[in-house]
Amino acid sequence: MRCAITEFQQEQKKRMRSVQDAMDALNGKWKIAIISSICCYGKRRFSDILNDVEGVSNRMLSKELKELELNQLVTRTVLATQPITVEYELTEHGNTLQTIISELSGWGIVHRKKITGK
Amino acid sequence: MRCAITEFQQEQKKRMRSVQDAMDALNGKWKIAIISSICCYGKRRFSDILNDVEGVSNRMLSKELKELELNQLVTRTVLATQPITVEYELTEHGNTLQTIISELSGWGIVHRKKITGK
DNA sequence: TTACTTAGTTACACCGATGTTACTGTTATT
DNA sequence: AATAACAGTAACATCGGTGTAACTAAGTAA
Repeated sequence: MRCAITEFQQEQKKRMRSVQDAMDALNGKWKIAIISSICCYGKRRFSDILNDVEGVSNRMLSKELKELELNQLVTRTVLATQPITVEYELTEHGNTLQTIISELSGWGIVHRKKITGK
Repeated sequence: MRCAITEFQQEQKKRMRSVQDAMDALNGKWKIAIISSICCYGKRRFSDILNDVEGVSNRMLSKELKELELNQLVTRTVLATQPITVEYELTEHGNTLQTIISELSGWGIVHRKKITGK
């Protein structure tokens, strides 16, 4: 019986770890907004995202995009325009986030109603 | 056409807000682990959760539980035992998080494989 | 009488995430 | 010659989330 409990707790730990992995990838004040911006347009330039995501600074945008790239959620492509422009696009893996984001959005709406009544 | 874009952007903003509402409710280093602990056992006492959630301090546990209670995700019941014990339980609303958490866990597993290869 | 348990609270410190401002380098425009 | 656009980078300040340690209060056991 003790063995069963331990096994159960280990399953639990794995679950926790994987949830944490997901949350880590999404962590950062602007990540989800950035992903949504790119997602909506397919491809999106740095300055476009800067406009889309209300309140973000170029510093933070640059930082968050780098992290998203590290996590293989977006790709970065430099275009030989003048002046140079940079296009960001969701990877296939990044696109799988859409389900999660939709679920979060749906739950968020219900939650807001619960809490504020609106 | 300009009108259409504005409408679209407003939809986008609403989506962002509701995702943020959801994230806010889940934010905090220990919240998901705490929810999982309570969820697994149905009801769970303060000191039990303290043991379940590896690394959490009583200060943080108390704080996070308060926030979860404010967000109507858990209920707090004082039992007239000696010494007093306190039982925490997920609300119906709190239980609706299970879907989200499962999705996050599932995505996290895939994501970890992508990044680390394991 | 002292120590222990439960469920917290209080005071203090720290660090990392974020914000602000200014700057780079290249090219085109005025 | 000076300015603007693009995609950032660098230096500095700040603030909130988190950690640590000690403490409370009531009752029980040694």
